[in-house]
Amino acid sequence: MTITDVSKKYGLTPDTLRYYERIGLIPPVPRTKGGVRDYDENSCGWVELMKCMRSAGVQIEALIEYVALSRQGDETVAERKALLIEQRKQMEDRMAEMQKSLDRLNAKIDGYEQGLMKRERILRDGMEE
Amino acid sequence: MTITDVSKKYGLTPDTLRYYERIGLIPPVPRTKGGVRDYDENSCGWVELMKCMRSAGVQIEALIEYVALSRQGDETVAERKALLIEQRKQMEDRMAEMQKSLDRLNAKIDGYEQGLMKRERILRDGMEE
DNA sequence: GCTTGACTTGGAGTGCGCTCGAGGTGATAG
DNA sequence: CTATCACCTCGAGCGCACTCCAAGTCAAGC
Repeated sequence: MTITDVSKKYGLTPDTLRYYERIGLIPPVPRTKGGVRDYDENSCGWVELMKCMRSAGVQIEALIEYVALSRQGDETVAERKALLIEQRKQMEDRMAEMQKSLDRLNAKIDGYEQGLMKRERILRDGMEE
Repeated sequence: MTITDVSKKYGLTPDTLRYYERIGLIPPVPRTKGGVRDYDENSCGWVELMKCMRSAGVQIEALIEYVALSRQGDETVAERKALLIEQRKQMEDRMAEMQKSLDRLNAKIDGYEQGLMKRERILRDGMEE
């Protein structure tokens, strides 16, 4: 698979794919004799994983570290697991935060639904709470 | 309340508070005769709302628009409500995405828990899936 | 009256995560 | 054989959301 194929498959630009490889967010991709990237299933798996983690807000730094550990082999299994658990915690925290914001947003929309925002005082001085 | 008080209250730096006001993310804050910001309850409400929405990933652009509409008065109520509903949709989408990523992360951690990652093949060629 | 210190502004600088451009190479079509 | 075209690298540039800095002002304490 060429870089263009992969970029279409996962919705990332070729530039982004090259960038990810350059910084070690994915391991080196196999090349043809001519030096052209030839993504195999393994490389695609890494791309997909990173797209998924990035879209959830996981910091690139943590992911680079994870890849580096993976490439070091067996003895880093425990470390990798700990890293994933730490990231899970952070992800859960972010989701809890978002849920609070969503509740808040829903309450605000309810306000509009019930016409509470029509009270003159609220509009005149811009008070929203 | 001074800008420092407010910054402590909400965990935003004074610079960020000034920045928010400058770009219209919050309406102009009342000033003392000397020109020093003197946050009232209303201003604090805006700060808190924006902190909440920003932390949930709502784009600054949308929030600036919301503030601008609010400052225009009654006739923008419907528009503001539509804006909030659109943002809610986007927030829900982001949360659904995150949930998928979290599920994926959990599956990966389970893999480590069950020692699946010890299979030589997986480690040798870096395959993670 | 003078010092101190928190505030003010406008503008420049920073870090992250891409994104683009220049200049070059290799494989296929005509 | 040449042209085209997708790929390559390296390095610079960009947009967002702050963050910092320089230079100035005001208000309270000595």
